Amino acid sequence: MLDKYDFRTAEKEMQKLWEDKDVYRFDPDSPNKIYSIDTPPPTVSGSLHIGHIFSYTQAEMVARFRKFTGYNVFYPFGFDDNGLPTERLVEKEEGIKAKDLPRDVLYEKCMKTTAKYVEEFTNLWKSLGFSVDWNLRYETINERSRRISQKSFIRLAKEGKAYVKESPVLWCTECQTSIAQAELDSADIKSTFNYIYFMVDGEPLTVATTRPELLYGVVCLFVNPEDERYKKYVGKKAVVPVFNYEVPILTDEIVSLEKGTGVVMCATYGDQTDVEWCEKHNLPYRKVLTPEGRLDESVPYVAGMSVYGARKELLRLLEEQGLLEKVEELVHTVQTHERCGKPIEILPSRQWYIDILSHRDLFAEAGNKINWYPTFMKNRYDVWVENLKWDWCISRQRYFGVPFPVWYCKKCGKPLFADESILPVNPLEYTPEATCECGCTEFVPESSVLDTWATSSMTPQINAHWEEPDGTDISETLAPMTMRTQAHEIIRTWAFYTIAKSLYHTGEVPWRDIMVCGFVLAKKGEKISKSKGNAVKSPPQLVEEFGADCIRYWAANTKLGTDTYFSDDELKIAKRFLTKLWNASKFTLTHLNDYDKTDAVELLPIDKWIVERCKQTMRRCISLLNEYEIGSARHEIDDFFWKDFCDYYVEISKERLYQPDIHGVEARRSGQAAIYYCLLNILKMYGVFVPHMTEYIYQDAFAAKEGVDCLPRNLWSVDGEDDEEAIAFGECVKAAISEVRKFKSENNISMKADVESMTIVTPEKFKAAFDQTLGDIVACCHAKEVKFEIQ
RNA sequence: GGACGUUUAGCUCAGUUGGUAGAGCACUCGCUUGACGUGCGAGUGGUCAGCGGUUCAAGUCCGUUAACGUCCACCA
Repeated sequence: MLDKYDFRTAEKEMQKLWEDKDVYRFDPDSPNKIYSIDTPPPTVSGSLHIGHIFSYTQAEMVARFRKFTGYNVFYPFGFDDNGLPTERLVEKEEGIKAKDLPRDVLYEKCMKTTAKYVEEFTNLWKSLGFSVDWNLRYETINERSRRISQKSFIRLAKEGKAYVKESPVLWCTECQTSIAQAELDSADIKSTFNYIYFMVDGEPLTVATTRPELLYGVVCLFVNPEDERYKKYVGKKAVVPVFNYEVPILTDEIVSLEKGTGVVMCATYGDQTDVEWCEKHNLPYRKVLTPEGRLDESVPYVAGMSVYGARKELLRLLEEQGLLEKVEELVHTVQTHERCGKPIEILPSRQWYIDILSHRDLFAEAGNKINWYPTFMKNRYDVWVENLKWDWCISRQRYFGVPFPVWYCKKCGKPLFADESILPVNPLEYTPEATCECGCTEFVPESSVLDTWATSSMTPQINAHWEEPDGTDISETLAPMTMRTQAHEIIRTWAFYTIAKSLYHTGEVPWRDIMVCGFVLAKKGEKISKSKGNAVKSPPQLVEEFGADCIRYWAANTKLGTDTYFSDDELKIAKRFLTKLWNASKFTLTHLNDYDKTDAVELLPIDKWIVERCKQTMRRCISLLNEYEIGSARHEIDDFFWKDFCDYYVEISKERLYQPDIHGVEARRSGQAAIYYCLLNILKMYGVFVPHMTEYIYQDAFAAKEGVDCLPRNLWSVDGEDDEEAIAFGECVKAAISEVRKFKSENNISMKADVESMTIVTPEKFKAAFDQTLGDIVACCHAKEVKFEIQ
């Protein structure tokens, strides 16, 4: 018998129950249709906040819903622990620099740190009652992930889709590694637009630049071929100020007539345009910057200086030599590295790439083959594909990651790929026995590691144990996965890369649906972040204080894809709901002690109404959840439960349930059948959102009677169509009761007070049903007399 | 600069195929109703951002303007 509900003990008990019964285990041999979920392995970054709960909980509810409707749910959980984010976390936590440590020491530290956070994350998800099959857990640094990631690389390289090339690459001088376009951020910074003189035939030609420190890298000047002002200079030589060497003056259509003076200097490399120009016009490379972000030793006057120091010094020199016309202040946007926020540079270096630019059409087409929820999120994918400018640079000059399974011939430099049978392999610790085509038998290992996205983009294959040597491959049953869930910020990375890899390896898209969640903001336009100090209580604190069901109920109050805010008020609503569910269940169950569901009963019209409304709610709920509309589904149930079931039906049927002596045993039994059906199905439906309390009540009152040991195994079942007639009759009864309530309220009298007489206006077709409901109405309204008026 | 999204009650938001504007919170008034006062009942409150169009009929469709948000681009 239900008494008091203590979520702190009950939630733990229910979690243990599910675990003991192994309820969420994926059964590869089950005949049921598979519903497989590719859920994001969170970056083990140490900052766990309400946003994680929000998006992961929404996905979890979808998993639960599918489980409840009979699917064989494949719901794994991964952790993205390799790569730069982990290294940076360890550097920060321990106050060290990764490059100063021996690799094995760093590796140990990273493994230790990730293990700590993986445990913390896992505990949180468990405390929220996630229906994850923890047997399917993976980490992107584990052996299988490394093997699959390396295999992917080798195959792409052999097919010519991955290549190594010495060329300009986006470079972070802070993290000292190459990065990919997808890892770029941007920031508005204050700077100066500097107008400086290049001398042409002894006459000054003014060039405006924001980067005077790159003067020594200038390889030519460009003007627009249509620019009348400068036609006479084309083909001549200009003298680079301060450094006094000559460069040609060339033309290019993309030079703007309005910007600066219309003359632009091309330096190696100020930006993407410089790179394009150098390729197009076959210009030489002049080294100016080092990978550390300092001026190269070969640069006169400013060698060894930082970018900003050199800029200052060169402006001073220009000024001193009378070569600086003017300086304008400006704010402009610079590209930064998303992980550290430092402006990026473009430096030539030898890197591995995956060719994505030549298959843009393929990716755009793939976007159309996937169902996007909400649909407008596809736009972000399309825009990203359209704007791709660089092939995907996948090599990182870092340490804690999946190594490149490749060596280079010491003599001719030709790459030697590891045989798939020895994967995963660390080339630094393994000496290949092979002979290069050139006859050489000595090889130099690649020391870079793979971009962390190169591995996490393989999650569908990692989950499927893609061609794993131990024979556990389930790609046949799993590909394509049913659904991918993720937040919108990583569409350009995780979603895009996963699609690209899947197309390259299988020719198919990786999943059928993609569900894109929104963010939790601290307030309008402000992301939650530790640095801003606007983070609310930590997720574990919130669970401890309010309980998992309470937080989950809050997380379900949303339209898919839209951002939301967090507030205590919202949690209060959730808390109140749980109290209501508890009390309603408690009341209902007091009338079911002697109820046997195998007894055949003919439902009275009003009982039929509530049962039909319950079925209708379930049908609507299924249809909404099929579309990933969690919020609307919850509101649909709320509406039925709180209004129709509690406020109307319970009040209507109460008297009959309490007084079988007066109203008859049969009439009571009909009511019992209705409340049994409704409460059970209310629990089933709310089981998606608040699994703990619903299971607790189910265990107390239903498990034995139903002969099904727990709620997740008591599947939803609703046949047929809505019974419009039965529902319309209920609406008619509600209207009659509502009028009486209104009358009493307007006259400030108690609902318990008698009314002398009431008249029900009804269409003829409901007259008979009303006759059967008369006792209920009389009791509920405390009416002494009921008259009818047929419409 | 381009794209996408948002704009509905004081606040947070629902409004499916065009057919008389909805919920929760807040507010007002009332009710010790044999589960729940964390409740129940009844109310107050909206030119659906502006303008123009299509239609018998527009919150809903089309065009346009504005504000806000986001993504992308610009970065000489």
